[in-house]
Amino acid sequence: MTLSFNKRCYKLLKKVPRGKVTTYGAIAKALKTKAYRAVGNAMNKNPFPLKVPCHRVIKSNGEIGDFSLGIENKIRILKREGIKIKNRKVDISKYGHYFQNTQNL
DNA sequence: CCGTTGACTCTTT
DNA sequence: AAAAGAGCCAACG
Repeated sequence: MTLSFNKRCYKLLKKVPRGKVTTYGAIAKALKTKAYRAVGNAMNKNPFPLKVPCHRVIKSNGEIGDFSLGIENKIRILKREGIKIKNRKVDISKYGHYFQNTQNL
């Protein structure tokens, strides 16, 4: 375990395919922790917001959440990736991504 | 080491 | 539906 907490977040995040989204809680769980908020912090400090798909991370209730470059921008990007957004919300049951084999990240 | 903060989440009003 | 409370944990000063 040499990677820092945020690096693990980014690495895991890169597994989310285009057109799909995940949640802070899902990432935390995949990392075997309950640090939902720490995940958010990691995203906030994300060095390259577009290189790492942090825009594909939303809240567990389907709301967009927040974004360092602005929520509107985040919504725009998601739409561009083919995700339909209804009234500031995403249908997770339709676009949600399930992580697998999160060991050894 | 302790207290605060935060792109969170779940439960209870 | 909307708000409030409690719980979680890494990072920072």
